[in-house]
Amino acid sequence: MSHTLGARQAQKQKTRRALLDAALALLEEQSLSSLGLREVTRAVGVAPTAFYRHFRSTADLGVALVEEALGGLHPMIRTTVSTADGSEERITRAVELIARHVAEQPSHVRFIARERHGGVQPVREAIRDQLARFAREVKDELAKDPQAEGWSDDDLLMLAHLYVDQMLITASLFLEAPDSPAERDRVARLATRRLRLISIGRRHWLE
Amino acid sequence: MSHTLGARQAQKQKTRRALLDAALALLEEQSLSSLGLREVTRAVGVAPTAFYRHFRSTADLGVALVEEALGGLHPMIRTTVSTADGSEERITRAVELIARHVAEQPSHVRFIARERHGGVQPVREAIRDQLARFAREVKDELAKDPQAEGWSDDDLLMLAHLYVDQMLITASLFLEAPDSPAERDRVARLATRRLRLISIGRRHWLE
DNA sequence: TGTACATCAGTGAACGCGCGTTCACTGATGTAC
DNA sequence: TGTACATCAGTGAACGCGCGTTCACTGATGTAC
Repeated sequence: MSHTLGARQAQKQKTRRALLDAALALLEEQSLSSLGLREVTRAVGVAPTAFYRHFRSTADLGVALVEEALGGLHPMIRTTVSTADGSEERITRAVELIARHVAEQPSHVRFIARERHGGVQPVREAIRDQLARFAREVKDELAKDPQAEGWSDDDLLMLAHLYVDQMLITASLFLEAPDSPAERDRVARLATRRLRLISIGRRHWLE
Repeated sequence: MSHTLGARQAQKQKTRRALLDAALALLEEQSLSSLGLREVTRAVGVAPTAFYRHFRSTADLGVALVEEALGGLHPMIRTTVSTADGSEERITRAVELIARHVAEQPSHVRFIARERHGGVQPVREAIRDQLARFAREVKDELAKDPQAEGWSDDDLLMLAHLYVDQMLITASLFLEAPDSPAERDRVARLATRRLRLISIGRRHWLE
């Protein structure tokens, strides 16, 4: 069975996981460019030098975190956009999905928002690439919609980027909202109206 | 004459300026949470301890930079939104204005984009407050427009925030664009279409 | 105008500390026969 | 199944270095008379 790792490989994976998790926790309160390798290993309880068995540098670890935080979201985004209901229900569902994701993975979301324009170039690039992939996927789904008739490829991609940016903005609004349900509801309704306005713009774009 | 500083005050202001400028330059390639006080004083050519005559910490300096970067933009934003032409020309003018501002003050823009979600809480708060002020001002101007008839205060503020966010997104797109005029033109046209779609949504919001 | 004293921006030495990286190592796990 | 050797994840000591902060200081500028 190829998926059965040897004991050595399994232990290595466990340490790697622990390093990634510890880093993510530390990044709640600082940015990657000030995260120290020794901080991370100290939090995990291994020697500083063990870090090098897994990552070349904290920047390298950051790129791995980008993949973790965004790599798995592609199917979710595709299905959210494609499910062809009325526009209004689709918006509600998208906002709920974002709210749930932020509640489940707050540190992932915070990390992406923070490092998207952060001080570490390779990480910025990794995030930019993932978001561009999202936008292309959203565009592909939008293109299937009858509403897309008459739209240029360029305009569809513009709209897709607009949606992707709104997703991120919404996610970071949820992040800042204190955990009172009332506040979260306020953010949800705000985000819904934003998306609604964009959808209205979309509907009348060709007029 | 109250505006004539003594020689001592004048010299102090000069050093303060030098510290702010040096910090801004260093922040081109890193984030505030990893900026060292000694780095800054070294760049200026004063003793590390001189730093404390001006700022309590690098976070404190960061808050001062927020004020510098955003504090002066309020009149500009007000007049841009209020000038009551056709929507299309207003959009073109706004995008041109953003492009010019990014070309003139790239490090200010980069700093704000980077620290808006950065690792230093007081700086994040200072930026959030300034952006909220922008949004309220944009809202006030939008409210004067005949198009605003029938709009709730809440919806106007939502639209204002949408515009403010787009300004920031546009600015950071210009920042990433290499200095080829062709690329800058591409970004300008993209930003224009985004704003146009939002304006179309605005026009049909009440239907 | 001149003198005596106060202020205070910037200095420079000193401190303890945590950093990233190197290196030779250990000992459990893996492999070949 | 047992043995001999290879691999390699994690260790621990050591390094030179820059960090933020303290402190008593200097000397030019400001102020009161």
